[in-house]
Amino acid sequence: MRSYRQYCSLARALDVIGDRWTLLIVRELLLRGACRYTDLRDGLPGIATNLLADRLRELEDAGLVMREDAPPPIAATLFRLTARGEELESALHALARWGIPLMADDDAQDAFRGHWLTFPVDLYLADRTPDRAPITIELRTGEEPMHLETVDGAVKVRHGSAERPAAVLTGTPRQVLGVLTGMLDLADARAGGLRYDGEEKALRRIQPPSP
Amino acid sequence: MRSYRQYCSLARALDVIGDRWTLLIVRELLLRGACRYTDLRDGLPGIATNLLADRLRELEDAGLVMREDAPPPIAATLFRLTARGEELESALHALARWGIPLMADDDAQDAFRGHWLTFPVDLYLADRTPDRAPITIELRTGEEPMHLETVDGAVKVRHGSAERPAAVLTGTPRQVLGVLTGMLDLADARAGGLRYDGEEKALRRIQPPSP
DNA sequence: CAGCATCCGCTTTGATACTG
DNA sequence: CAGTATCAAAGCGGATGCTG
Repeated sequence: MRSYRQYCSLARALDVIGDRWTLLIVRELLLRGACRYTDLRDGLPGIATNLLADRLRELEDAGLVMREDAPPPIAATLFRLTARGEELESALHALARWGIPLMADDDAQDAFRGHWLTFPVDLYLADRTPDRAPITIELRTGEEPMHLETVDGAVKVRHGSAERPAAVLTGTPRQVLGVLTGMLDLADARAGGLRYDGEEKALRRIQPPSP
Repeated sequence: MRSYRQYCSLARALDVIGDRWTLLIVRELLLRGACRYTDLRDGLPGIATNLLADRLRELEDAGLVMREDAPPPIAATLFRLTARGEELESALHALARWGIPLMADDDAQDAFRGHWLTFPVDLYLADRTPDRAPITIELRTGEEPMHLETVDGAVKVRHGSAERPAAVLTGTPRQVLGVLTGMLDLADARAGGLRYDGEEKALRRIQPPSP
């Protein structure tokens, strides 16, 4: 990226991470840890492969990403965030939090990966009754199932099915996320095709307080 | 900007504010409040005027900026952040904080405006002895003078000269900021041409604790 | 198959000039 | 003051090809 040539800490930050796709690559590495090239490409639907290669080199030059060889059985290069790269976490969280309301508008064309739920869930949901026994909620949004877990007052996203879920939500990503965050009313979502099996109080337990 | 077409809150945020120059326009409006077009252009050295016009229209369409007519005596349009635009403050702070270490490398070519110091000062400096009488430090970095003020344990940037400054720093932006943040040693900075008039303890009072 | 590099058409940006 | 208009240069997207 061409530098802004301004002696300002925000402009300097954008000189490094302001390029198209750069912060989304950091997102993938933050959410999934060390990744192979092909894992990154899969987590970044729409990126041109030459751009991914370019950005990874730039991130390496800037000291945000390091490349390492995977342990012997696997013949692959792994890309991993450096400590300086991980320091971007709070900035990514702030941006992702700001973006949550933008998830309300639907766009069926948009790509989706289950681990992307991590931001809205971590940043927006909370266990309102942390003293009670923990619960899990299973989410089925098309590809592999995910589930939520209450941990110490927070709500976490995990891969795979839940063992004894208090509820199971099946529908489009927007329906499922909409119902979880309260952006979408459960009755409306059901009318739109969402399937909710289980107790409704499980949902209310983790929803943010209504404004 | 072309959308990333990903159902992810970070990607959605970047769809809105990921374009080149966009966040710097938000910076200007955050730091200076409502601005005229020409004020913005002055605070964004390097921007092409057609791009500024384009971005302002996009920001208006996205609901982050509103345009209003200044009160009668002045014949001018003012651009102001909406509430939704102001919600970007914490994201800007996080990015600007991440960028502070990047201010250590020098580049004499870079443009500078005094109010850009607000980020590093607000986010990095603090009054270590808030119970003592407040002090001011004057900064002269080329154009108009600025000064720092201790307020309730924080350090604030103000325009104009100080009345009875505990110290006056005169030098390049990087020298002055480097000495304030401790990135640059006072003796080294003096050797490089910085002029420091006043008590050194004023400096130590607001510097961050050394790591 | 993993990890790129090349080519090409299209879009965005930058620099400058001009206008109500 | 607050923009348009114009045009060259840079960046991006998509397809494809290459190499260990």
